[in-house]
Amino acid sequence: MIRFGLCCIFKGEPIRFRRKTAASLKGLPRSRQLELLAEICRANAESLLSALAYCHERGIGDFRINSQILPLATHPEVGYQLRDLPGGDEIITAFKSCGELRRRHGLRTTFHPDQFVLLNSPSAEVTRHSLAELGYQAEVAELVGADVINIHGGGGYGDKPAALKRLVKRIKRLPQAVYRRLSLENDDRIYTPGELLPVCVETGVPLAYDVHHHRCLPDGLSVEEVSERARATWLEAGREPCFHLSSPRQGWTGPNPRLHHDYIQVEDFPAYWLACWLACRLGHQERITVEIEAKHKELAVLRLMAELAGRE
DNA sequence: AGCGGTCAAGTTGAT
DNA sequence: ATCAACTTGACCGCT
Repeated sequence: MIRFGLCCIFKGEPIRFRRKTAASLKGLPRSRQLELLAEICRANAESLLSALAYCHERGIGDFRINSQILPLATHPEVGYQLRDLPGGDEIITAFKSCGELRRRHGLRTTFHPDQFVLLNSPSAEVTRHSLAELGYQAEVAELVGADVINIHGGGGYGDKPAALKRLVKRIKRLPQAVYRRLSLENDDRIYTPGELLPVCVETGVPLAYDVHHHRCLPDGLSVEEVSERARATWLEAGREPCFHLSSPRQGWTGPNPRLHHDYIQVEDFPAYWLACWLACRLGHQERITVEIEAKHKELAVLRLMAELAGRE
């Protein structure tokens, strides 16, 4: 069975996540900063509960949680811990309630730290920040029961083999709370599935296979082969596979196929995934998550689900 | 009240 | 040398 995933936000539904800018907090006394941040965290916990309830109602089995759910948590000047916020205990309880709803409905939740989180940077400073950010996301993941923290391979730094060695070394030293949730995703500019799979095998961290990125940055491996090898990395770790799908905004022959379309063109959905999972050829037990990266968000997920259901 | 420029962070490659 | 792209709007200071 395929579990479809919605990424971070909504297009049509009035469910919104709030944010805060560091600049707007800088001049304020610490206590006022914490008050404002607490209000946003509280509101975001509420929105997350609504998001999960919506997903459950509509048969969307997976929700990717925005990294900014606790805005500025690891910011060097205005950063904070949940328990330091006024009403912090209530906020923690609210996130735990999200976790209960998630578990009750069998939903999956994931995190995707953004581009600043780099485990292979030659800079100690960048690495330190990245580890702090991963630690923070693992804490929230713990509260809501999220089982994936997915990052890219990182930069190439002019020497990809050396960069991948650093990646392996740093992965092996990660705290358990991060490590057991981590996955690596092939990107559309630097690291292909073929380059990341050996890292995955060596570290036990699975490959979050993004087929759109693979089509933008091919490596000679077929979609079928990468799907199988990526699937194996997840099963080896005792985890449910998580793949990504999007369609190019202006088509595959347009000026920049990397840009995401509003919706998924159903022909971009790999036939192999359909054959294996939608048709349950591998058995009814096995599930795989396909997170849909499309600008129209839940509308795109629902449309794709309807179109694929019509094809069975 | 509404507008539009800006938002913590890194890296790359197109222009 | 600058800038958009990355998951993508939301926020905030100005009028």
